[in-house]
Amino acid sequence: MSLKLTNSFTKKLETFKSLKPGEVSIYCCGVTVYDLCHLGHARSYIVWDVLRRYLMSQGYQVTFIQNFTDIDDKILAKASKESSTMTQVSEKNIKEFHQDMDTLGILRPSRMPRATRCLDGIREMIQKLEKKGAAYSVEGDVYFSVMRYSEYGKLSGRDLSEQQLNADGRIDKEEGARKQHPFDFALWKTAKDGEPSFSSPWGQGRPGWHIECSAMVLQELGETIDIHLGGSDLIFPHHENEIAQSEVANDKKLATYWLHNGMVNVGGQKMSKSLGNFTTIRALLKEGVSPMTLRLFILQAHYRKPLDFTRESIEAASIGWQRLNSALCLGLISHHRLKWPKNVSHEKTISDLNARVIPETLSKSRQQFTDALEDDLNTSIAISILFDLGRPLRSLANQIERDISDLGEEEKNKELHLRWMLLVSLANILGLQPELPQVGESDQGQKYNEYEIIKAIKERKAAKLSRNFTKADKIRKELKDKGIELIDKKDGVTDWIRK
RNA sequence: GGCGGCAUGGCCAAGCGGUAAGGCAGAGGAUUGCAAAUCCUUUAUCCCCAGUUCGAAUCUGGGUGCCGCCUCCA
Repeated sequence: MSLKLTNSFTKKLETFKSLKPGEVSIYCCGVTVYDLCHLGHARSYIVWDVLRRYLMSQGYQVTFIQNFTDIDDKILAKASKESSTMTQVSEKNIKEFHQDMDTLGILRPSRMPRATRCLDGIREMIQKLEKKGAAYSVEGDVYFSVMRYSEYGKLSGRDLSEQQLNADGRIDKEEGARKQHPFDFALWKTAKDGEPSFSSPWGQGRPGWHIECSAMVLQELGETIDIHLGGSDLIFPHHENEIAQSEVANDKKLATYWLHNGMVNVGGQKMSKSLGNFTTIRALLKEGVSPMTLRLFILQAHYRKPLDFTRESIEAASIGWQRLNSALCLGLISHHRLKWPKNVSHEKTISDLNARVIPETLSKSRQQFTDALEDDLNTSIAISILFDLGRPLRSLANQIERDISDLGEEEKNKELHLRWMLLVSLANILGLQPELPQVGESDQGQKYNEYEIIKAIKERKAAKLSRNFTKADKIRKELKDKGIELIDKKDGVTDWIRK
């Protein structure tokens, strides 16, 4: 295989080669746990989930570390607002985070370190930096001295001498006075009255934001890792500072590849908490947008480009997903009818497929799919191949629906089965899992119960038989108004589905 | 002011020098009492100008517009 990735460090498309054969170490910047995640977070973690799934599909042993920043001004602010504690706020939001990510089908990281649990490593690294003369303390604060690191700015392409003129009044004056250089950043902050704090050689305080990632990478993965991930908004200063800290402390390159995802935009502007233009994952799911719709929406764009969020584009993704999903569900719903082996599990389907010889047309699709992902994760192309693969399957699903008995020759049926297995297998690399339709199943706490629906369907059938279509349509309409859609099948049976 | 990115049909979005993927929407047709679903067919010369080239959406130069980062941020 030859996976090519755009390395933000070199700004070039590079062929991926791991440090250790067959193993990949990945660190991904996680969230500050002070609130629910929004669509922007979803994009980041969905995209990196695909990278991980792809590497796994190629047989790599992937160690994926993602942190939780569980100490921060915003968490403290939230705690004070809710009259709770920092720990309560972060614990709650960690739980919420897991719930959202699990729903979106994002694989759990191998380990998820938290800032408050890595204090030893953090303190050690700061001390190391002090010893090397790259850090200095002022009244209980400790700062990293950017002038002591000649390569500072190499990730973001910033030149210290040109930048310092343009602080533009954005730097806190008090802090600015303590710093030797405007770009120096806090490694350790002295505690303010009443704030949670931790002991250190510099007094009670807490770590600066950037240092936790450096300490965690070292602790969890070592001095140099294969891939470092994050949103493009983290390039400066966060990742720049991480590089400075780690590389000065360890005298080793921090990461071979740096990958950054583009932002989710709203009306051309970045979705963010501070602008207030965000939509949480939770809110979208609550509205009935399916998790896989969100995945499809996000993966239809290239991960490095900005992606505009609109109701229309979510709606388009939703309909697209329904169609793709009907192909994905075919073997789960109709295996009996098609005389296909019963699907035991996704894993089984995928391993079964790998053991088979597949026809040339299908292996070509598989190759195109892989080529697309290897070309800097071109999920957009990958998805177009899924749609192509799914087309004949949807057609078949429709034939079954209409009970057209002729299923064609055995050869053809065999090809369709393999096609379906391939579709399931490739979709799985994008994390797109079939969502079985909830036909006829009552959800929790429905206002209109199943008995009434069935009764109405019977009435409508009687009306249809007596050719009283006005009445039949009236019943359809009444049910529709209550969110129940009727689907007439060829054999005279009427299915229903809650919308 | 510095650094970086983007501009493709009604909308979203691929494309990385060889004559415009895919999704949604629209149109026509098949099927259908209606509805839904499905199938087939169909819709662009790529922000502007100049250049390089046999050939450019793709490269170069110059515009115009939009965005990100430089403060917390996926």
